[in-house]
Amino acid sequence: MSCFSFKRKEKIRKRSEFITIYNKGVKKETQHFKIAILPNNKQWSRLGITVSKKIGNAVKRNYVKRRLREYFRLHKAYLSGSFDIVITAKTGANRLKYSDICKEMNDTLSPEIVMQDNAKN
RNA sequence: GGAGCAGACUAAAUGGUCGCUGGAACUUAACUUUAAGUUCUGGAGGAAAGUCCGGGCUCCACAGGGCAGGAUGGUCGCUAACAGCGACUGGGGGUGACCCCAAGGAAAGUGCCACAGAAAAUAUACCGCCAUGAUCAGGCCCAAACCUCUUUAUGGUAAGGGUGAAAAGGUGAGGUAAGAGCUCACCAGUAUUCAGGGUGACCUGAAUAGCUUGGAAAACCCCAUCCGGAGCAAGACCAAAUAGGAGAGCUGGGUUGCCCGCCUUCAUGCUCUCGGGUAGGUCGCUUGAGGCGUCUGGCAACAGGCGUCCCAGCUGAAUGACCAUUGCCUGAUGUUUAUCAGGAACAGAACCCGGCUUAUUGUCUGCUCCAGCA
RNA sequence: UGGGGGAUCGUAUAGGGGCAAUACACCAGACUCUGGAUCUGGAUACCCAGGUUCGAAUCCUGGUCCCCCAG
Repeated sequence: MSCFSFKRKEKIRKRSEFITIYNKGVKKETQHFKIAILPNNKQWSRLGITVSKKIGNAVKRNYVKRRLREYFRLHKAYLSGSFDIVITAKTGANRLKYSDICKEMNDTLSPEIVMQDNAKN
């Protein structure tokens, strides 16, 4: 398996899993996103994305979701372990450029910060 | 050059790196349908949207009768069907190209027409006009009669009345006490009959009639035609953990708003049997009123024949992200070139089709009107 | 995705072809030493665009937004 792929099993698909990650995970907030992280006991990390109707129509919502998935696909190898990550987009996220998304996510999801958060827990 | 009308097409292209997903073939594991990999091949729209109509498909009884309810409304045709489309008729708008029309019935019935106005529809006549009777006053010297005038009763009369969105056919002549389609001429309109044309809506012409009938049916309603209900979260199958019930028959009950008719799923009671079912998964799920080309019939919508092709199938929901080059548009420098900056709309399949409506980028073709020049 | 309902002053509701009503809130005045209560007066609305009609909040058509149900 290539290290840049994104298969179906790496996707969070059930509403109950979303709720447990919201309730038990470590929550962070940036200018355009809310992020919840919870360590899991699988061999791989998983990603779930929530984009509400406030962002815009279906084209804009899909655009945000595709680019967040692309970021996760290219950067998940840097994570120091296996985590369930849920990203919620806030208003204005559809007007960001891809480089701005990378900058915001790197500030919050870099390995050192994630390690520190887990050490606290 | 400007303003506009109609129709058609389009929805930037190419390459690189990294990915997602359907199908086919092969390989390797487990082992009989799963996982991983390789190769080939396919992967959003003209509106996929709104869910406004119509069908297919599935289940309810292959779906039946009546009432209620709903839809449609010029004619002929097309279609699986339609509130759609095509051609034509009638009406309306525009100088014109052309566009728009829920376009049956108000002499079947019920109701409505605020305010204003005499009156808003069976003209029960308020003012006015006219006739007759009574009465007050005056005129001729007096009375009666007669004339003028005041008030009033009875009757006739729709010519006139600042209103109103809308006023009871219009103009002229005759006629009358005063008037009136009361009569006549012309004009407008309605109905019936006849002749001609057209499949038909209807058109053209002639005669006769009563002379005339307000608006509104997107008020109720009447007439004609059509409609059973729910919707792929329909429906079918496999089936953990947990909990103890679950199914069949009879009674009861249920079924679209109601009745008939029909049926035996839920609840209750009795009898018999041992499997039922949630999460989850699989199927339904993409070969179809299909696309493209060509020929024939038809004014056209469309239909038929032949050839050829297989062209998305997701489910917290794939169909992409980034980079480079070229092309397009806008602005600035500039005024052939060129450089820099910015932009590229509306918008994402969710069972599938036929339409309608709404949003929206660019181009082309044909036509109309206006202005200028030759 | 499918089905159903609604939109009227700042708020909650009436009105279903002819001047848009009521309650609370707001503003001004009166009463009071002042405030509250009370009384009087006022301002502020028919979601948007077409059509039918003499006339539309109401009837019809299209759109926008919100709510509910089914998982």
